[in-house]
Order: sequence, then C-alpha cells, then structure tokens
Amino acid sequence: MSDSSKKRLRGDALRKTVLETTLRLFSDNGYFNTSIHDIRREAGVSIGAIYHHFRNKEALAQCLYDDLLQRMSVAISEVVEERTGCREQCRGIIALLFDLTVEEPRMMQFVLLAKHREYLPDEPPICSSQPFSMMRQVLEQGIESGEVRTIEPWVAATAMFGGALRMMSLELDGTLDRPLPEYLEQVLDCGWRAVKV
Amino acid sequence: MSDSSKKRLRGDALRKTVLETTLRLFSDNGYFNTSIHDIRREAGVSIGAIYHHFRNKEALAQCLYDDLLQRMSVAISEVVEERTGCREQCRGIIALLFDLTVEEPRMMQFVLLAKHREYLPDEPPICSSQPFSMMRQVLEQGIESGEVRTIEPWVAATAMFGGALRMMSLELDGTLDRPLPEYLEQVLDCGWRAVKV
DNA sequence: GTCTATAATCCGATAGAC
DNA sequence: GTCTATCGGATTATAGAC
Repeated sequence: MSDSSKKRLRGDALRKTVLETTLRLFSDNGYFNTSIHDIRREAGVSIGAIYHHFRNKEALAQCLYDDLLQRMSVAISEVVEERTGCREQCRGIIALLFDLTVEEPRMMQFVLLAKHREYLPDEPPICSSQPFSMMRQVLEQGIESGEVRTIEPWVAATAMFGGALRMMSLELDGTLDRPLPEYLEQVLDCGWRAVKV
Repeated sequence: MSDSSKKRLRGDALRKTVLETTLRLFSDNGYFNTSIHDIRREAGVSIGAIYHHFRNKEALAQCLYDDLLQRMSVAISEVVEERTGCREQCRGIIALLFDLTVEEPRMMQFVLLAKHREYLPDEPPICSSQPFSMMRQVLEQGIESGEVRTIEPWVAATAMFGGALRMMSLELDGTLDRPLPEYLEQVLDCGWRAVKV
C-alpha cells in the first residue's frame, strides 16, 4: 500500500488509497489507536489531502463503514435472490460470509466485529443494519413457507446464524486450525437442525 | 455512585468504588472515551488516589477485566458442577448468562462484548478465556457420553451457544421487546437441536 | 493514603503557500 | 487539490504538600 515507488496520487485515486489504508489501520489497531498522522504516513499522502476529502476523522470512519456495509448488502442480496428455499439461501449467506472472512478479513473485522457506536454515536446497532435485516427476513419467509418451525423470528435468526458468526470470530482471532470454509457443511447443518420443522 | 452525601472514601473501599465507577464508564462509553478525569469526577476521588491504587489506566482496565472474568468463571463452574448431563449443564449456563445480562448488563457488556485487545495488547482472545473454555468442555463431554453428535468441538460449542450470545447482544442493544429470560426455552431448544444425536 | 497543581506528550484540526 | 507548519486542547502521568 505505502509503496514508496508509487507516484503521487490525486483526486479519486488518493481518496481510495486513504480509505483502504484507513480500513487496514482501523481493523488492525482500532479506531482510537489510529491517528490521522498514522493514516497520512501509511497512505503516503498529506494531512491536508485527507482533510480535503473528509470533514474529520469521524466522517472518514463513517464513509468507510457505509461503503463496506453497502458492499455486504449487495453481496448478500445477490446470494439470496439467485437461490430459492430458506435452507439454500442460508447456505449461500454463510458460504459468502465464510469466504469473505478469509478473503477480506479486515472488512469483516471492521463491519461485523467493531464497536462502531464508540466512535459513530449516531449509528444504530449493527443488528438493525441491512445485512442482518436480510438474514432475518430469510428466516421469516422460511417460517411462512413452512420450512422453518414457528418460533420467534429473532430466535430463529440467531439460532441459524449465531454459530456461523462465532466461527468467523474464531477465524479472525486465529483460533481455528483448519480453514474456515472447511467447516461450512457442519455449521450449516447445525444451524438448520436448530430451526427446521 | 457519585453521591455527594457520601463521606470520603479510603483504602479498599475507595479502590472498590473506583473499580465500580470504571466499569460503568468503560461499559457505557468505552475505554477510549473515558478519561482518568472522568473516573475521578464520577467516583468522587482524586487523581492521586487512583494512581496510588493502579499503576496506570491500562492496569486499571486489566484489574477490572481479571476480576469480572474470575467472577464469571466461578459462577459458570458452579452451575456446571451442580448439574449432570450435557443438556442440563447447557441450560444452566445459558440461564445464568441470560440472568446476568439482565441483572449486570455492564459486566456482560464489558467482559463478553468489548474489544479488549485494543487496550490490553497482551490479553488473549476472549474465546480462550476460562468461561468459554468451560462451555467447550461441556460439549466435549457431551460428545464422549453420546448425548451430542460427533462433530468438531468448536462447531458444537458455537452451535450450542452462538445463538444465545447473539440474543444477549440484542438485549444489550435494546433490540428485544420482551425480557431476555423469556426466550430461554426457545434458545436452549434451538441450540440443543443443533447438536443432539 | 489522599490531595492539588502541573508537566510532558499527543492528537485533531486549521491556515495559508503552492 | 495537495502540501507543510503549527495551534489549541485534551490526556496521561508525576511531583510534592498534607
């Protein structure tokens, strides 16, 4: 990222580099352990350039958060729309989450595990964000269609995806000894047994 | 807590008050949004008294964390030891966790949901702490005794408790409309279906 | 053991040149 | 649009009186 060989960045390219560097630093070290000067140094740009593109540090975090949440929303809704049946939709979502956790761990760390409300005071809890809302809807439709037992939607959603989310945390903590996607079938099977009729 | 009517605290009582105030502030506002001056003001003591009892801010957080983790460990091991059978032990653990979430939300917020590694760099991930280790052991014994299917212990533990932990997060975020303990039977039932033979 | 006052440092944000 | 230099303020931690 901070290759000294790169020529000076400008405009949108600079803005993109700043966002990528910020994700890396926020994800690895946390929001409060990352100063604007750290971002400046790692991104190879100036303080002034950062403040030209982002009102302040909080706005930078907000922008990053919105971007990533939007990307996750799109990815999940694609997976849901191209499949039919609650079980297959759940499988697609968990497979996507597991793949993203391996391929873009920092994105998952920042979006799913960070405590945003500590530095984005007006942000609603992550459970009310669109990705989580879609997961819940999948379960609700499963209940309507008779694939899933008639239980509280919140309970159904947490039972189906709670284990998968914990496994993602374990992967990001470096606790698992095998690659996360290898656990997919077992995790999905457990979740489905929990909610199926 | 910061009753102006209270007489001046000294020694262990002061130390205890500082820890209680710190838990409240760290839990409500986060470690980095809480200054030593905030603690001083809210606890009704002086900066000097705080630094007399704790080497620095990080040591204060470490002390609080160790205390609470120890309390949780004791509570969980008591529940496990006074019950027999994997299912009953799991029920006891989840019931305890749900009760604690309602009665001591700040403790649960700080112990289970905070990102300690951002300010306690040498702390291992929460999943390797004693409470989580005991939960895993309960599932492993269930596999040995034939009550639980033969699956990866990590998968079994996350399947059994992952939903409960997500429900606790929802409660702490104020998302649930009914008291958390009312969901106990449904959550336990889902977890058990996920792992039983 | 507790207090007040202050030192030393760091950070977010701004000003103004180019 | 990007840069450098710097300001004002907040924070952690210490010094030294009581």
